[in-house]
Amino acid sequence: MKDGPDISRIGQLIGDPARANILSALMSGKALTATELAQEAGVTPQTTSGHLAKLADGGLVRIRKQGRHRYYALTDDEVASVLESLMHLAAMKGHLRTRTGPRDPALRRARVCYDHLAGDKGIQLYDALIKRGHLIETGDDLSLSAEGETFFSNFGIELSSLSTGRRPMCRQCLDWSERRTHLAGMLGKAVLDEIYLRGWAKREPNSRIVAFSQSGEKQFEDILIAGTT
Amino acid sequence: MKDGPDISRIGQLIGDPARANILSALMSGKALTATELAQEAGVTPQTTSGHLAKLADGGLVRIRKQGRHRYYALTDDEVASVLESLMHLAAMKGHLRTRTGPRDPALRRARVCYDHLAGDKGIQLYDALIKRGHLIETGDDLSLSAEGETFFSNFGIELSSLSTGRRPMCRQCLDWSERRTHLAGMLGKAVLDEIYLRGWAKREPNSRIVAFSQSGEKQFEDILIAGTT
DNA sequence: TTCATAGTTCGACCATAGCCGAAACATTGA
DNA sequence: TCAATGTTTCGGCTATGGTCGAACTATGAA
Repeated sequence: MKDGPDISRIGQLIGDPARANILSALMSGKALTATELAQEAGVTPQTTSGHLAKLADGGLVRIRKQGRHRYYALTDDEVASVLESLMHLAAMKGHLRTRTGPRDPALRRARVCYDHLAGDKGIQLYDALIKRGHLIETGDDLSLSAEGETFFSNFGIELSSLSTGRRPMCRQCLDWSERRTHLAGMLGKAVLDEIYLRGWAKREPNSRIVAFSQSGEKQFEDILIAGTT
Repeated sequence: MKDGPDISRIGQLIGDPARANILSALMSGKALTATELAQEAGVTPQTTSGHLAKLADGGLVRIRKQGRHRYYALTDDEVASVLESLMHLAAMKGHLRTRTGPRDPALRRARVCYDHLAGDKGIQLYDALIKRGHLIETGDDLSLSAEGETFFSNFGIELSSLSTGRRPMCRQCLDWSERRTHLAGMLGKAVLDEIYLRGWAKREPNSRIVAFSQSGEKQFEDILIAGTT
């Protein structure tokens, strides 16, 4: 039998922050590509590739090839269930030290997640939109209300141009640094583009950090509070 | 909230083989001293001390002082339950690579566990005794049959002298390298003493390795097969 | 008090493995 | 076929952390 410390193999897999972030992202049940996971985990695609190989080797994730993408998902719901119980345990006992991910704290404040805004700022945005009733959560789906349409139109986003293609307009996306959802989808991308366009923030080169200027951050927050442009 | 990758903290704790062995040993529900855990994990007491501190810091084990000993146990049954599910998961997915413990392979063959024989040889002994009906398993308890008494008497063990004190005569003990039980308790100690006395094996200095001589190993196995001395 | 033993802390060594840059590989679309 | 993009492999750097020897502390026994 000899399954002695095989438990440590699993622990080791979960023990790395980058891999834990990957697994957390996959806890949504959705299958994600390696690149998306790389963004979410805060490491480069090469590194993610290695992590995913190890996770697959350990039987925690499974790969599904589809076109030129390779989608990764948790192997089955038993894996998800174990992760769930681990998270619960961590939440119970874990009021000791907050771990930082593999990258610096600026990433927690604001960063790109694929092509939309994540981190603290991303969550502020999402929460405000929900609170104002601009976005409606129905289960795991997300839809835009009439007020929301007005708001985004005034903000400078041409909604009609977003409805092309099969990518959904709004989508929830799990945030690893905060374990909350932020806004993804075409709309999420459009918002971030507009933020760049207005000069409120710019992308730090060679990094996922979104650096807000002082005035940009203020205007961003003003809009969230006012709920209107 | 920010319990982001706190899951990785737990994983990291479980991810080290020595700590996994410690946790496995504690899965019996019994509280064990640091020294006993060191023996079972295959590392020195200093190292074990550090591991236990980390496990306690992570909320996985709790300490109970009693006299000059400090007994360690799992914090609660939720921890045990999570470990249990992890073990199950590992058993399902884990037919890929067998991990070695922190020490060399000779430890797997034969070693002292506290004061009795563990490792491959310890399991051979235990299995043979059960198979011959010399030992009777009743649930988690272990008792000696009439044939067993004869067998051990002939082997040179004075059973009457073992029944003193509050230490049980026979006890099951979990073996980390094989994840099986071997014989502990006063009887376990007596057997190992007799093995030394007969010159079948001797204790490697500064190590837990029990080194059998070639003829000693043969005689040991002969006895197991014959079921009599 | 003095001794012995359980347990911890400290310091240094070393191996594992995460990380990224560069480049190779694969797959699709033109 | 070529070009573009997603993905993996390789090589080298670095840091985290597991390990042990030795010294220190604490507790109980003589």
